[in-house]
Amino acid sequence: MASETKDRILDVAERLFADRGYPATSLRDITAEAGVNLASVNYHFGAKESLLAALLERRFTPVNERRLELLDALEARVGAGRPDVEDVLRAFLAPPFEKQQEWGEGGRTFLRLVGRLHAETNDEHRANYLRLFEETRQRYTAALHRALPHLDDADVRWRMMFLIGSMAFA
Amino acid sequence: MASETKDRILDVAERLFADRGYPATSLRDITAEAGVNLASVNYHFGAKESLLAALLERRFTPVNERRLELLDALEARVGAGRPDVEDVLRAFLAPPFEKQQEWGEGGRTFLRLVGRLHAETNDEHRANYLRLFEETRQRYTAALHRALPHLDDADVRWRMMFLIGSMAFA
DNA sequence: GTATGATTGAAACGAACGTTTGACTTCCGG
DNA sequence: CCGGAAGTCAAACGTTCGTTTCAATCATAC
Repeated sequence: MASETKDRILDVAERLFADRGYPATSLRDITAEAGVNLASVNYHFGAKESLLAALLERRFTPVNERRLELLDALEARVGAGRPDVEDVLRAFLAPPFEKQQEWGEGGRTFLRLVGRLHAETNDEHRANYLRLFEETRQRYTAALHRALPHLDDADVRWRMMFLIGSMAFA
Repeated sequence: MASETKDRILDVAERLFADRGYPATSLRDITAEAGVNLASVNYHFGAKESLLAALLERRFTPVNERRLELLDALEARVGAGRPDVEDVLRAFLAPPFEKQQEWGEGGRTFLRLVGRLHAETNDEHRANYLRLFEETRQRYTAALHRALPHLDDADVRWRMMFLIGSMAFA
């Protein structure tokens, strides 16, 4: 169906969250600017936090699909051999920028939002936020392990986190 | 005098703002954890935003004093000659890390807070926030101008902003 | 056309927020 | 001692928040 109201809320919320931050943006700000009723947010999304989750999912799902696609291609290419670290990183970092370009203004807004969330998210929120990366994180952690077999688990995880952080900063 | 209450509020607020962010931290959170009365924040600081300002001033004043001190020494050393860019940058970037080490845990908390504010601050708040850097920014912008005479005003200002941003990220 | 489910609308809810108030302590110079 | 400033305290203020409610409207299938 792709409700007109639903998309307008997502677009406006994405922009306002990126501009003012999540806690500083009220549902009344969003609905007023989107020209929809206040209650429609809770009707379509359930709660403010679910709106944020839906918003992230809309953008991250295609990004992560592309990431897995590139990793599949890379692994098919190297077979049982050891993949090049740089190739793994490229496969991980390229998709957000591909999609940003494809999405135009909304893409830039989204990346700004991700950078902001990466700095301002609480530990509680971070859990739900990382849920979106479950499969991608596992696959890439394994790939990094194969590329850098001399590193232990904690080290690889740490470097993954740093990777995501750098992406968010840029 | 250095009121016990005042310092307890500053310390706890610094930590909570760094952990949860400014808008997500209530005065009730702060006063409860500091073991002081709710009204004491408004009594000692006037308002929540003034508490943030006082908190930043407490740390940034010595940092910026040290920055100017190092710049004075550098300019005295080169006289009328052209200063080395790297020396200017070092004089600007070193003091926060000096002070962080000197301050211990509180210093690390403070740097985390700065990084967070740099990402989440609104345009309105940023004006008051940059007020703390008035003199420092002017002096260093002038010094960068002398070090890199081929750059125009906008370029130097942009690089200064990037510099502060990088410091906040690390 | 009419019944039925999906969506919108205006209004209100309780909770949490920053701030203010005024009475009560604490402290100290005269 | 005492008087007044400085500080603390519990309570309340008005506002804004996310959320809920329920009637009104819309769309669609019969």
